[in-house]
Amino acid sequence: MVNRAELDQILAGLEKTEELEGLQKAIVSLRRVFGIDHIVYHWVDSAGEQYGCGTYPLKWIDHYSEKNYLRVDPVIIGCYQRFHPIDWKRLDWSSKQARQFFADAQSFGVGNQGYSIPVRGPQGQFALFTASHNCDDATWAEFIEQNGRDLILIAHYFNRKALEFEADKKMEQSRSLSPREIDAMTLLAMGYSRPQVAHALSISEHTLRVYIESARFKLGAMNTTHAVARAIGCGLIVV
Amino acid sequence: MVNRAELDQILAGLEKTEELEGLQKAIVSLRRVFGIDHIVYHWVDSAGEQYGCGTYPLKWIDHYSEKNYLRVDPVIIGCYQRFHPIDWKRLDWSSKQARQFFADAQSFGVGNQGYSIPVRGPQGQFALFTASHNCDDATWAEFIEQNGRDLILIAHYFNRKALEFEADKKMEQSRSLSPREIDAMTLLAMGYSRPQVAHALSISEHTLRVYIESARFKLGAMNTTHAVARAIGCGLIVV
DNA sequence: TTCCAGTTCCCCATAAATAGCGAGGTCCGG
DNA sequence: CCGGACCTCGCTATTTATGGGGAACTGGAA
Repeated sequence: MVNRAELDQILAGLEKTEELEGLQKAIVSLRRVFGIDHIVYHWVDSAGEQYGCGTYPLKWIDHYSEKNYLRVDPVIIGCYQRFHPIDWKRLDWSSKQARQFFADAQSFGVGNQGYSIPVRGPQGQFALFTASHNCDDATWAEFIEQNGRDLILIAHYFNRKALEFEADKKMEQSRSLSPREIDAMTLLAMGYSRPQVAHALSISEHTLRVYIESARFKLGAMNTTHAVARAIGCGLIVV
Repeated sequence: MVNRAELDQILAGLEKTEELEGLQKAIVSLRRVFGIDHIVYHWVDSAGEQYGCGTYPLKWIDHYSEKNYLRVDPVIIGCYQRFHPIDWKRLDWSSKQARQFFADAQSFGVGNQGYSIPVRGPQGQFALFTASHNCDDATWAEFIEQNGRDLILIAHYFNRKALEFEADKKMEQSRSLSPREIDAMTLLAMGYSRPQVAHALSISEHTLRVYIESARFKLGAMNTTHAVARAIGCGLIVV
């Protein structure tokens, strides 16, 4: 059974920390409190940069990136399209690559059981909070039943902190577009051509061009496609 | 003080429900358990469709959409760029439009205090879970201090259920792109022109064109911009 | 009141993307 | 072993987007 007071204390400490190392420390403490083999938090930001902390063996992490397992790992693939936390057993391990990957992971000491919680940030950041352990199915099911809710909350707190650190790095973003520029970008993202967009907005094609160029300039984009991609990435328009 | 047993029972009921009405019922119960004026859950999916349930007066909801307040509401604007839950007091109410909006909301019986939790789905869905009440700052601060964590968890459960219903409606999506197609889309989203992408991938411009057209076809897109927008929206590429 | 950001309009030239045709290779699973 | 999905290359013509100039009206902020 988990010591709730200690858990609260760890979360409080996590909330107060000012450095990235605080995440790693919290993970080590959490592993002890929950009494499991591994806890990992890993995220990818809108620029494709990655950050991870956790208790997986360094050799496994190196091996993982070396083999480019990011494209094979059913945990990543499965969670990327999903919202709810998921037990590893419910993922798709049918392909040969996936089974080989799992066997490889086992040999590096990753648990045979796992529970991964996807978390998403406002700019398309994607993070995964994973608890992993070596035990039988029944024991693991009971562990998740007992602690699933806490793990969701912890994943949320981790992500909040990680995004806080990221925000420090890039504040220059988030310049907004004018209403007309948003209209234009939105319609372009919906697949309309310039003449169609101009007609839809009841303005001349030239005026539309001014908006597109203005938006491109504001977003620091090279062309329309880039501008739309950035607008979506920044949450300025809804796809 | 909140009755935890009752809260757990409501969440369990929410998890089991098979209909959208289950969300509305849960909200009514939650409002009673927490003893506050309003609870609202509102989401927008990747196609721009909206769904909402909650306890705001219908007249306010009509008034809101009639006045097109979605573009003015500081709660929406603020939460869309944020990850962590936020107290309405900490939002930006400096503009005249915002203050006018707030006054208007008050006149319709919306609470003067509020706490909104943004939640995001895998395909760019954005939801907001809001608790609102009429009381002084200190009382509200204590309420949030007491129940903030539970509210986060509840928001998570609501979103999980809402996405479940949405998934039923559109399973046809999520066809994947080939590795080369992903490379091409990714570089295009990064602002490279076709010649640049072709050079970066060390392939001929023609071959690149085949990928782009293939991706466009798979995504049902009208042009490159549309395809990139969809690829991002579907989480097939990372911006 | 002045000034700036936003909205709106026009022409012309060039660069880029799209559309049409076809063709040969690998690699995987039924 | 064969079909299908994937990767690779070529040609030409048309449509579309982008860039370079300039100009006027609006409304809210300093």
